[in-house]
Amino acid sequence: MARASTTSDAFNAVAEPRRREILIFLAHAERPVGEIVEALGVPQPSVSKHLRVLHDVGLVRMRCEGRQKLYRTNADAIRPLHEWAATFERYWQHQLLRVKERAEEMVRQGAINVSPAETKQKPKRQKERR
Amino acid sequence: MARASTTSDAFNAVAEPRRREILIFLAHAERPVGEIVEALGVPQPSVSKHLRVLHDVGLVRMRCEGRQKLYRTNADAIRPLHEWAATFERYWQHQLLRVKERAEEMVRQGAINVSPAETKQKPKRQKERR
DNA sequence: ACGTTACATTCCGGTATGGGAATATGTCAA
DNA sequence: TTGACATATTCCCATACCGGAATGTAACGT
Repeated sequence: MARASTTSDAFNAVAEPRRREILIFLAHAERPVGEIVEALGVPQPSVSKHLRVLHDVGLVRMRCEGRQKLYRTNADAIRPLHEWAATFERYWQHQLLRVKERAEEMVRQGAINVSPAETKQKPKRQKERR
Repeated sequence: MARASTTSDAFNAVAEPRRREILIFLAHAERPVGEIVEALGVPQPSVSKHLRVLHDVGLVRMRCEGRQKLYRTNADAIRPLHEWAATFERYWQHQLLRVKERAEEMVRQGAINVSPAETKQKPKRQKERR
């Protein structure tokens, strides 16, 4: 076997930088192909081919209107990616939390001035890690 | 040009399912190659090759101990992936809400008959030029 | 019907892949 | 040294890529 098809899942489809750009561009509004071509400065056939891949894995939705086709990012299809990456969140948040906690500790001990007035303890937001 | 190298960035490296499995497996503790082989049931040369790719893009760290090499996931290298995906977070958060709002809007404009009544003309869609 | 506009598809070529098998490297132990 | 163990590398091959150029297709305007 060789490398998996780009259309095999969102992970493979998103591996291509140009496709990520397209997804960002189509995230907030639907656009005809021509505008993507213009915005990204990529040849039209190339854009069409990328859109085909994205559409095959459900990362974009398409709607016909007259002779143009309006594409739009389907954010839901990106969720699996986000959730997979979030699996590792606790490993990097752990470090950040320690930095934050140390800073707070120093503030509490008056080693750092937060405001020139009295140091009121404000309720600290804490993210609950499952 | 062909498809980008798997070692070109984390996105490409992670496109391979087996490599994602390895990253998960190495997330919470460092392991020698042999344990990965045993845990995933993949031939040793294959695991070594995957580890090489992951190491090239910084997704894993390696430490020698005697004749075995201990690998562990470097979660920080996954953050860019997570952050890119998080760009779309707001879109899937509001997606259901928007469907509902659109439906309500259509009802308000009479494009949809909620109760059996007269048929009104439906508003034409207009393309807003940015 | 004809030409134009808006996309999609096909063909090509150079490159890189991942699996399997075989082999190389490196470290320990007797 | 010799051998056993732990990993890494190399070779082969079928597959699939992306870009560019050319071509196909469908919907308009006149």
